[in-house]
Amino acid sequence: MRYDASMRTINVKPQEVFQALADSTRIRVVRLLAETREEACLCELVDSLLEPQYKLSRHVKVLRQAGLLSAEKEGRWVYHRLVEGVPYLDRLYEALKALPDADGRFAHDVEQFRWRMCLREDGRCRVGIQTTELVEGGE
Amino acid sequence: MRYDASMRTINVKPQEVFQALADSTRIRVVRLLAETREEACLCELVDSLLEPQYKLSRHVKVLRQAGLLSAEKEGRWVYHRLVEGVPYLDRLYEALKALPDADGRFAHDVEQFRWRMCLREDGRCRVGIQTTELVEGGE
DNA sequence: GTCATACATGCGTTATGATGCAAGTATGCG
DNA sequence: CGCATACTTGCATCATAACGCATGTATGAC
Repeated sequence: MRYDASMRTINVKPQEVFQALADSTRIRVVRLLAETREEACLCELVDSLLEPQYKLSRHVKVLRQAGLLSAEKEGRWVYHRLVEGVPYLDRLYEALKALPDADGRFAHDVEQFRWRMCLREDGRCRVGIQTTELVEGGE
Repeated sequence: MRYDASMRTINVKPQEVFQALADSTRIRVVRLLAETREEACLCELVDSLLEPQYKLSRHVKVLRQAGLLSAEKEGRWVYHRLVEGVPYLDRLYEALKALPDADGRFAHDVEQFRWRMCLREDGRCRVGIQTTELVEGGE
């Protein structure tokens, strides 16, 4: 089963793409996937960004509808990855990777993600959310 | 007198940049300036995009506060140009130039702008808004 | 000074979107 | 079947922002 948004890319209006990135949480998701060139299931994103699961679920949906992400269901897990090969999207990812990281928050996200990836077996996630308390600093 | 936003660029949050582009009118402005590599005063933008003056004035202000535009006052005219030299901004402009133009609206904006530039004298705008009726199609 | 003009903005209305909570769906295990 | 789990979503609340109208500010011509 595949929720593929790449087919929609041609129908997405430009402002919808930028609107999808007009949120710090969604930027963190796309930036993480652009930097690591990985796919990630929702619980991995939760443990990486330390944000509530329902929140990330909705943000990922917005990114999918904007044509930025595609999602593939695999058992109970849903893997999300960047839609690649679309010229203006690929350039957007380059812009994201060139963003400054003044507070080191993005570096922390990547670090959390790398750690979380160690829990995979045969390259697949076999566990759920590991973080119980979501310690959050303000925006 | 110079309203320069390039100094602010380092303090602008990433989501503020994308939020600034999360509007079709503002995308048209930045895209026009990115494509033509020109500077433009407000009345030239009005005649190019065929949008109300107060509307473009506010949108340009948003773009300035987001660090995308700088503005220089020259008599009664205010010239706006892209802030260049910032890595992630330059990549954003590349993404904008790679955007599809399904309805040809952007091509029309550029055409209007080229025509409007012919009214300049010595490279400077010497007239005001030329368009009396703002015929607009829906979004 | 008066007047025209290029641009900016305060205000009220309306629309959109982010969030938390709680409930719902779907898959796998025994 | 029941149960746990990975993920989704309906609803209410709250904040933000786009818009049109009208007015205000600043500069230049006379």
